[in-house]
Amino acid sequence: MATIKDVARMAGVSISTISKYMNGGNVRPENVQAIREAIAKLDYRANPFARNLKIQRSRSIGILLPDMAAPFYGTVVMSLDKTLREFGYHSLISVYGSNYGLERDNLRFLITNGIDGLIYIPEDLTCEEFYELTASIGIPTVQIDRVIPGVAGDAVLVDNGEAVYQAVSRLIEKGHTRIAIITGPKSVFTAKERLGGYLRALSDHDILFDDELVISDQNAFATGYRGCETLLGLADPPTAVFTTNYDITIGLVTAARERGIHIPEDMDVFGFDCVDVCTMMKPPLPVVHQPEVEIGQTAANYLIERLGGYDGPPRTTRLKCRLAP
Amino acid sequence: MATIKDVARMAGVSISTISKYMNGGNVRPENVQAIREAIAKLDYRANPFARNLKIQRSRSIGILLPDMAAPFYGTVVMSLDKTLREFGYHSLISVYGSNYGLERDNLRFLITNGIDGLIYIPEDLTCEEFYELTASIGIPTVQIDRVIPGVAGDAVLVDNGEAVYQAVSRLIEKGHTRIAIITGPKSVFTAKERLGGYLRALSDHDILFDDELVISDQNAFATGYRGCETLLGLADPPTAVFTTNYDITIGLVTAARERGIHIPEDMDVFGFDCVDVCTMMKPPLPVVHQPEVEIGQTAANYLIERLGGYDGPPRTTRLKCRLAP
DNA sequence: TTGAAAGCGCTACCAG
DNA sequence: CTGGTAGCGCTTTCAA
Repeated sequence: MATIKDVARMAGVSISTISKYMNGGNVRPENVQAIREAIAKLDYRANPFARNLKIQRSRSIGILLPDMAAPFYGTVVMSLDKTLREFGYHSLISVYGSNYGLERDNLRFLITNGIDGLIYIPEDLTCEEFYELTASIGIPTVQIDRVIPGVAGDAVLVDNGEAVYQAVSRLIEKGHTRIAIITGPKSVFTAKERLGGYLRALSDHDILFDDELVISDQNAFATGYRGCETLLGLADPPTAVFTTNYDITIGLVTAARERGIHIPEDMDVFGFDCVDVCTMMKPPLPVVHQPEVEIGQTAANYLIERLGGYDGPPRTTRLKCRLAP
Repeated sequence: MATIKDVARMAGVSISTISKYMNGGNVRPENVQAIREAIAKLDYRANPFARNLKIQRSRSIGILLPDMAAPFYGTVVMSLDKTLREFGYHSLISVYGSNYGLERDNLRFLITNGIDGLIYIPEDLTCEEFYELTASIGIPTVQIDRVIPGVAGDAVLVDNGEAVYQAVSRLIEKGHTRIAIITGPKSVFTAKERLGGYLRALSDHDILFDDELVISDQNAFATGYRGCETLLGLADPPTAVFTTNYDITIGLVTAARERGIHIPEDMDVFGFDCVDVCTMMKPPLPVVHQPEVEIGQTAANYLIERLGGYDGPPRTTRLKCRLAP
């Protein structure tokens, strides 16, 4: 690879002039000409390692998240990457697979690799652990989808409680009174909020809460699948089920199918996130749809503002979900 | 941030000793002790920029792909990231959204950001353009899912032709003779191969090819959706449709639903990639399922071998698809 | 085993 | 506007 030195020699100017040219400074037209030619001839590109060392920045943003198979995450990441790239940043992505040890390790890994900022969907890390890992670095962080209580910084969330409240209310308005919920681990921020919306909807409609109808476990296919079995085995099974996550919804519907349960006649289902599925099923399965693209844009913009020196107090945005269809 | 100098001073040894300690060299036990303490006290971590400059490597792998919303891509990326990380690499991901200009730009972007290797799902770039961008860099590249003809290097593909051949044969065995196909752009590698499998299946079963029944357009929801309309509007519509991509499949099924077309009674459908969806539908929609995890593992391993100095001839692996259910 | 010193390629300061 | 030069923090000889 050609270096800045080679270009300087070939163009007959000094290194500093090349550097200035590369960084958009003023250079005499005849020199510009010579420099351009030299760069083209040598196929010169600035060495990013040297530049990073000098300016102590990498223009890379860490994105730390638990999963990427579910379309929700993929779409959020695409949106993040697109916006970040428009501002000259690139995405360093790290998936920890809902594994506590990996969440820690991958965060450390990102940090020790010189990211300028972090976009983070947390799961099990505590506030103390987070600060222990990041304290001496001080890079701006934007949490999305979920937050670690106590961690300062911007956050982009959705109105989980409200969306679930409305969804469950719809089920109630259809006449259901025994409505189950299958949700993620109670320790996970979104699961907690979604469960809250469910409880509030029941209570506002004077329906007594029955803890047999609340299943909380991993955000996974198996949880929905086994949840279906459990609920059907109840002495007084629910007539409707609300699921709070893509994988859980699919697991539930699959189990119901295998048992010949008709949806919605035998068991009504209201899901989360599975917009594709919702349009495919007959009749369409109603779901809560999150604004993935907007989440990514908002979070990326927050981070870019911080990176640009903005120093206001932490901001939290709550984006609205939409019930579909 | 503390530097190696600070640690050296506090531990009372030289910089070189710290460096050796950090890189696993032999250091006298009493010094190890002092160094450990100093590192802990200062919360020292090696500056990645300086290290990268010195060794001219970043341990980062570029992953360039057209999309990430479809679960196929998300799962492949997770698998890649997991394997790469086990070897101390991290993933620099860049999504170009089936946009020719972006494909070029993002490739350039990755390269100018010092990746050590590249994993690439190409679409519109030509062999010449690829080499023009990468020639003077010479980083190992593994192409997955699709290849640019003429580009040397390892590749991990699936047996597109064979999988489609079998899938279409199943439709034929069920008695269909008018079988349509909705596929991606003919310029895209996978679309070509899949179309080939379709044609071969027809011809092997003595079914005449009818080009009214072949629709080729973007790999997108709209293609499937409009394709359904087009096919239904035919004087002699098909009784079965094969779709070669997740988005296309969903578009087709959605359009059929809206028109009250029953699947499979009114129109049989065989899809691609939508494994989740396939299990949700009643009856399950048969699909070609690609081994996403294995694709990622194989590609990552190929790349790591090259990075480790392996210098054998280019390898191409064809992984088997599975028909589901 | 240890330490001194020479860069890696670039940016940015300062003098001209 | 231009060029000389001092590092950025680390790895890696080479002697001791």
